[in-house]
Amino acid sequence: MMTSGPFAVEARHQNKSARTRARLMDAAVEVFARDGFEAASVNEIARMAEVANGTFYVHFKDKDAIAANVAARIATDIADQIDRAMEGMDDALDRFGFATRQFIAFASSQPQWGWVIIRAASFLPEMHRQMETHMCADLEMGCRQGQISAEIDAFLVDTITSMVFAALAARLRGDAGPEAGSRVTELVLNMLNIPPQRAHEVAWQDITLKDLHLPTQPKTERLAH
Amino acid sequence: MMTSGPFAVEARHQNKSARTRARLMDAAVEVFARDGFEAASVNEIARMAEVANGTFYVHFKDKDAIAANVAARIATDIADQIDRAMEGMDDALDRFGFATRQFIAFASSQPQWGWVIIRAASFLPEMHRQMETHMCADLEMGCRQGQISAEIDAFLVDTITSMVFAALAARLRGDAGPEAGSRVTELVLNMLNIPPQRAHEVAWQDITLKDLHLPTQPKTERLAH
DNA sequence: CAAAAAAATGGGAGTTATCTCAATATTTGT
DNA sequence: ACAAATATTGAGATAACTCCCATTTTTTTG
Repeated sequence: MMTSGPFAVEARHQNKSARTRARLMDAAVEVFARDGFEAASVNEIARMAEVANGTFYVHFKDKDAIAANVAARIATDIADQIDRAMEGMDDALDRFGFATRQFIAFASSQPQWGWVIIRAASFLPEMHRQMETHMCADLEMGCRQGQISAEIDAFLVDTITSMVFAALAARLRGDAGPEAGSRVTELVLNMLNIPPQRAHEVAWQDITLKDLHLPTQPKTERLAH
Repeated sequence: MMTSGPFAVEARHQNKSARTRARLMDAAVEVFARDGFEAASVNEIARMAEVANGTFYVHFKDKDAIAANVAARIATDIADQIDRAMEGMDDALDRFGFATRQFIAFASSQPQWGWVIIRAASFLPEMHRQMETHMCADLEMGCRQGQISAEIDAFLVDTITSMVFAALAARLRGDAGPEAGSRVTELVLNMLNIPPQRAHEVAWQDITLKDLHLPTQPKTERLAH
């Protein structure tokens, strides 16, 4: 008996090549989350995916290739879904608060994805930057709307990102409860000199966190060899 | 010709064992800073220290042992010196601002130490925690002095630490200039709802950054073999 | 200065990794 | 059902690493 990860479930009805590739990606998530990118080995990923080690190289050039692939998939998956969930929202601060809270809620409900995101921060700076750019949009909208007086530059965006990531890490370690998203949102808004009352309202208002799509299916039987 | 690191210079007049140990620690700093803790190998450290690989094991049990040693030395060295430099200061916010700015200035003037600190954040959480505890003292003093109204808890301290570390990382990468310390200080104080005017004053006031003691001496001749 | 103590050496056994490739198994198209 | 196309396999060449330890070199001491 073995569990199928999200990628494998998604590829269920594609051809064998795609299915094996997906198994490898799920295994990679598991290993990266557990051991970190540097400590992870191709051998271990193949073992976890229950394929021969040579099979790995049919699908990916090396560890970096699969890491980049996995990280990109996770990042765009989450970003797209958050974007879609916010489609109606106009207020920049509401958007920022929603995105932050939804991001932390989702990444901590899928701890393996969450850990990959945290670990990717140092190993795959591109992913980090992608999330920054994404967040930038709402903050700059806040400037145009006159709600944010601070100037949004790279340093500020970097600081905010590191706060959000720190909150996610605390949540994943178990050091913070489900309120982590709201707390960090309020702190960021305070930092930007939003009136405390408004910051508190944005950060703690009831929102319906969407159940982000993650096509996990329970189990799949499989005979050993 | 080879350069002697800070530890080697400090151990200059001790016995051979201590000197070799110090060489290994300097080499370890160099390798950890360049490659990260996980990617670093005992072989590479020994090679960098110009000693046989077996010599390493005379002085340290394994890579983790030297890493813990180096990190502890760096952390206490910096913390002690900042403490000493602040001996006269009474105002909690001034103390916080000074410590933060001095920390970033020093760690970025010694980039190898700076990188070790950054990388140690994930590999040696103890070091991270040590710095948090240290900072806590000033923040709680700020509460008692009535300057900080927010409640200081683990989540808040963790957030502040991650902001300071992010600023240091940006400085080390070259993405931020010498103003990084002041900027992050002001952001933290804003986050704590200190009146913006006061926050700005604390963060940007002229201070004489002490030249923290780092007994680096330029070079030492040495014949090959 | 010679003997004893301390430190350093480097070869080697054992482990784990990466990546390739000829052989084998599976899937697909007709 | 059969051949061609695709995909998987696992042994093996190569390399790097960890840690040990018998030997050699250096330092200390009487």
